[in-house]
Amino acid sequence: MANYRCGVQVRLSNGVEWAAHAAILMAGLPDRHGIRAERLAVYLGVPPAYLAKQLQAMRRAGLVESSRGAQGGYRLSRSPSDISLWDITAAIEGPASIFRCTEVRQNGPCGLDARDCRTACGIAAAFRNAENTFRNELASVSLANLADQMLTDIKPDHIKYSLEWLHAESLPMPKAASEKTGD
Amino acid sequence: MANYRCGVQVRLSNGVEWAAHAAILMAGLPDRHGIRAERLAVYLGVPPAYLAKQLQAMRRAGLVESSRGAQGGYRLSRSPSDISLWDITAAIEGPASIFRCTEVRQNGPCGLDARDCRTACGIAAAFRNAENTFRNELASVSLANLADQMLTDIKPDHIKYSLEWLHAESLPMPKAASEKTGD
DNA sequence: TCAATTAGGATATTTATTATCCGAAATGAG
DNA sequence: CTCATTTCGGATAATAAATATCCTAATTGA
Repeated sequence: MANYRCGVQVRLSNGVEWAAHAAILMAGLPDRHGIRAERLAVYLGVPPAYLAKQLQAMRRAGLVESSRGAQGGYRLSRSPSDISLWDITAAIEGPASIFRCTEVRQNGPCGLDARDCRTACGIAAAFRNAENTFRNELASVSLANLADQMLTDIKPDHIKYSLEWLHAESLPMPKAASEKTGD
Repeated sequence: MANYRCGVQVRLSNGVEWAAHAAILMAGLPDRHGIRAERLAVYLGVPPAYLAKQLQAMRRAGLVESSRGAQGGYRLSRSPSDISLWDITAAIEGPASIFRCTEVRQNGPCGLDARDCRTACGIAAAFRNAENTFRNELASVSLANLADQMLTDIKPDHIKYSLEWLHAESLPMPKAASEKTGD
């Protein structure tokens, strides 16, 4: 009892996890092949309409390319070794930082004048620092790294089964809508 | 136009910022002196009832001591150099990690068996890693560091004014309720 | 021309955060 | 002892954000 929780939770949205898994799957497709959004959702067991949101966010960030219409689908727009976990996170979560300084030091009877608050207060600076290390750590992990690790972690026959499923769903994508510039 | 935002925001609650500011203020009180919660809220210009929540969370985490009743109040329970920004963050936000793995790899037609998921998947491991660096960075900043920096950043006459305000509000706290063990 | 598929937004639902309030317990002072 | 004061702990309301679904339009290959 007394299981009170005044403490607040801070989490990333699941969208980041889903987007990362989807990106790793696309890294496993044959060269220049894509896959339908709905098929990715089935493979991952997540709501199709919501995964589509994450795919659109990744497309706006330039991580994936899409083709509409029959035979349309998604594929990575860069090599898996050129896409980091930070790229995915930033695409889904946006550029906002974890800590938001509300300039408390300007409040109250002893509040500072805004002119004296050009430089960040120590608290904000420390959090900015910590966030940079967080970001750099994620930036050092690529989709290629993650795919490699997955191949060593999972049993060979399961890998074979999964790749067969994926490749059977893959679609040739000679050109992508996001790539075309009116030529 | 087209200022859509499908991207999601991730932030810490303001409680962390307020708690940190409150803790720095308490570090500026005379030795063995405390201050009423309501006075802290006035100084910081934040809602008293909500700051009280953060103070209670810090008390449960052992960072501050409180005394009830007339002449009651809060004071730090350790030296400012022994309390880190991570201590504050953990006290307010709780132990939950930023990234939450929902074991997507166990979903769908090619889902792994739970028995094969003893070790964390690469994505979860990478986030755990990044969070560790984030935490360590915050752990390296103490209240004493922050207070020192504040003293160098702020103009001397403003420091004087603020300390006078604080010291006028300070209360002697020979013993703290959280400290007493029934002796 | 038609069927299939993504794009973009509207919108509902659920969850988390922010904020306030009140009774109970504790304490120092008179 | 009694009383005014103040924190404690929880209940609960209000606001904001994340999660999820659906629909119409645009695009494309067959």
